[in-house]
Amino acid sequence: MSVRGLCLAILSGGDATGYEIRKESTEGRFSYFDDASFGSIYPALARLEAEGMVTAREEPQAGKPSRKVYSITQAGRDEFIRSLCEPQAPDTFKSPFLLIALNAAKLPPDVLRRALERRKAQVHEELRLLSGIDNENGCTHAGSDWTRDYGIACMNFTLRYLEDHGEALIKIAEDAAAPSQAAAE
Amino acid sequence: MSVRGLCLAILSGGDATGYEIRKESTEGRFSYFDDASFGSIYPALARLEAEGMVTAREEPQAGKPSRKVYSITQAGRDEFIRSLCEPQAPDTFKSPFLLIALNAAKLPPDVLRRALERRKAQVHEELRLLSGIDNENGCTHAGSDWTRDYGIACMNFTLRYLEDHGEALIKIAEDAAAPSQAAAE
DNA sequence: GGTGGCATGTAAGCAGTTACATGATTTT
DNA sequence: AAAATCATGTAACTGCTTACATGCCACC
Repeated sequence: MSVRGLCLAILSGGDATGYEIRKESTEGRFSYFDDASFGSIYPALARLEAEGMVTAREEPQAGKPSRKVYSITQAGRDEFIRSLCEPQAPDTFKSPFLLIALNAAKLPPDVLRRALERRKAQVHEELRLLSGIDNENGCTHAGSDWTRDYGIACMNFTLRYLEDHGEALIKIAEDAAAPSQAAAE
Repeated sequence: MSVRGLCLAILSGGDATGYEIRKESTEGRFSYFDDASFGSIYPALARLEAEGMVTAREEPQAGKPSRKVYSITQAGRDEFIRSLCEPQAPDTFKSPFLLIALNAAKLPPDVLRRALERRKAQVHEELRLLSGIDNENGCTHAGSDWTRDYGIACMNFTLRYLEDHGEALIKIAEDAAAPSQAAAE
């Protein structure tokens, strides 16, 4: 999904500024779909405005710099829905953690321990984020609930697996680091 | 993970050609870590050779174009292990499927059905791939086993969840498509 | 008085993809 | 006869990140 599509997806859920879109895409619930930085979001929004997919209104704020709040138009909504009906790219899971796990026998046990703790913390954080979704605003809808529950279920499973089998992974590194001991036993 | 790192990771598991590296990275077990196309792999390998991280030997083949088989050097191995010890980027999951699920109420039920079937098929395929790993060659090692088992466990959970809750997702779209009927009942 | 959050935007650079170029063999 | 697989490589293009530019406020 391109930054353009990401903006449309987020704006179809409500008005937002470029700043907010970036936050949603890197930290918020839309991090499931794509990350994006300022350098790509602002130009994308400007282009979407020129194409009539979104409208912008400037909101001056006391003390803070003025915000440019974008709203999706009907044309934008149509394009977004249409894009969802077309065949999508397959889901992808990219895991630096699993690369470390794959090479467990070649790495110091401490590296494994750190990687495991880091991954667990990451899953915890994602779980915390997902649990907080309905609290933010009252307008929970069915699709959002389903997606959240799916995410929570997967993350809980992952977390339990890491807790149950993490020690085995560390043991691989320990055994490899002390082969003479293991052979002597 | 860059293409450079990907090549090192794959070659640390055994010799390979650029063609094979691309296959492993897009279809094989290394698709967990990064995708890459020819246009990025061949230049990366050439650079790695110039840096002394890999060596290449040409193998003429009867009938087929000659293969350029790359082997990792000790310097390459060291660099790879060192890179794994440094803090890694967090794991990411990008899901066009979940974007469709999130917007279930705005989409035709058929789109939901297709997306669900497609996702299930994808998980099935990944499961098939993971199950076949130990068959390919005898040298299964502990890290590879752990990683494979982790992948299989997660995929099985995902598949069961989709089978158990998929109907609920389709119902969201159906209810939204026929609101008068739902209200009348 | 410094760090960090809010807020928008541009320009340079890079990593990667796509498309092209080539060519034999095997499969349909 | 066409399409797919094996196999390498280059060139153009694109989309995104990083760094820069600017500025005010709140908190520590």
